[in-house]
Amino acid sequence: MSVEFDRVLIEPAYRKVAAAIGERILSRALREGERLPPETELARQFGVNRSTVREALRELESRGLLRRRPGSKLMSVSRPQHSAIGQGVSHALLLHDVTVQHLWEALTILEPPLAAAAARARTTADLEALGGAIDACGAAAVDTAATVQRTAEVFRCTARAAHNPVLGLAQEPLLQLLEPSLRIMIDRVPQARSRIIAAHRRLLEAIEAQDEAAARDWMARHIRDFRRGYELAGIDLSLRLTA
Amino acid sequence: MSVEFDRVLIEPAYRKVAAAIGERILSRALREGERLPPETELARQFGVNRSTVREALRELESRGLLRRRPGSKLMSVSRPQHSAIGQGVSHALLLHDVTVQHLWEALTILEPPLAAAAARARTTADLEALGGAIDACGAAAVDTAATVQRTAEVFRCTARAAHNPVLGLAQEPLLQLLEPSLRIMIDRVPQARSRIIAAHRRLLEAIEAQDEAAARDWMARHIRDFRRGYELAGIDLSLRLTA
DNA sequence: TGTTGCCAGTTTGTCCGACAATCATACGAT
DNA sequence: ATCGTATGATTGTCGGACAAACTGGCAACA
Repeated sequence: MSVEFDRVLIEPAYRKVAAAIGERILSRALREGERLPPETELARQFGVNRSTVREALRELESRGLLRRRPGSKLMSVSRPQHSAIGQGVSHALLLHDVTVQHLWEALTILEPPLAAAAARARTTADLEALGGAIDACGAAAVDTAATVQRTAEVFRCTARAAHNPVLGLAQEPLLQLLEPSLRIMIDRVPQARSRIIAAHRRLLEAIEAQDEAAARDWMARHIRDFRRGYELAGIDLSLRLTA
Repeated sequence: MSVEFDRVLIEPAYRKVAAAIGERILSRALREGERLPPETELARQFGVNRSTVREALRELESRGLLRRRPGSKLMSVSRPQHSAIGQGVSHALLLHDVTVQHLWEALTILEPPLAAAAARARTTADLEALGGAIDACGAAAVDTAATVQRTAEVFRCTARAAHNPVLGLAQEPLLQLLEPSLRIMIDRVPQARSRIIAAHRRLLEAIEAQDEAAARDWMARHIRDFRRGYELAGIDLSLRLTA
């Protein structure tokens, strides 16, 4: 009866070029750090105009697959940085009407097991980095922006100690979303600062002792504390997050 | 002594244009679905060449902030689709040497609480969608690719039932990474298919009954089963994932 | 009435050619 | 050894061009 055809897909050349280069990077035929030929050469190889190549490069650049190393004109292959990926995801979440409640729930689920994994897998180098981050956070004193930044850094160090890039990358957008509201909270709730530092220290102790249960527990308390802070600060948890 | 200067940053025009439009979208000054002016008009407004505008558009397009609705030439504002974001993240993870073990660990952490949240927050509509996805998975019969696709869809429905976009988006890259290796596993381990279906049914029952503990538990078993399947299939868990 | 064909205007995809600014390199001067 | 300069390569940006695809309207036609 009803003869149905699929939409015939016409892919513009710039997307085909981007796909071709991207495929080479994903398959590791182009290795990290390797430099791409100049645009004119790429245009010659693909048989398209330089403008078309440039559009393709912009796409790969924004996916983090290519970047220009400082002080070099040629593009080089790179593995996407956590911060860039996290920014993409957090922007997406902002547009999907994420609330403080959503974010907090995700942190509650993700962070305690992540702390436990860190306690299990940490090396002494990880320990040192984490200790440094915690000290830096304490040293931020009254500078709220710095405190928040460095608290996020403590979480990042914890994830690094867990040696699981999946968890580390899953966490990144949460940290980026957390920052603005956390700044407000700390400004309004003076005691929050010291509670955060205290939680960090306990966490470090547990991770150092490779005590998974304790690490999980202190991280859980830490996250619960965030929620209490939000409530004390009078922040509506069902409010949409903003950039 | 050592006078240090920060690197002076020169931003090319195409990135400034992209940032300007992106900022408008993020701040919701441009609402979803709204159509962007034509490229020539944008070029006029920004005072740059159309080629420059196009490079900026490619960047926003690949971030999922803009897209062309089928059968329309003008770009329109869109919220990034989960699949697109997930693809970006999973590509990043592939380049960061993620192993099956890493992926499985992340699933172990994320999925059971997500199932519990679904049991708590599900509506009857969610239930219906989940039931449909599970039936579809069962109906895939011997078609491995379809089975895997539809298993992922069951997870997506579960996340949707949890009504937390953060969790849904965090899960997406994991599902995309899972597919290739899961296909291999199911092909090698015949009994895996029926175990998966059985787990789905138990999960649905628990979510329907709003039994959080049971939902968490069955999901945990489901994920554990994956691991057993990998071991039976002789897949080395410390092997790097590939596209 | 509803389909088809045609026309003009708009917009994108792609191309070409051009040029200033920046970077790498080598070479020569101090 | 440091500096200045010349040279060539490469990017960022520009202007203009044109075919293809889509839009909307209007006329022809069954």
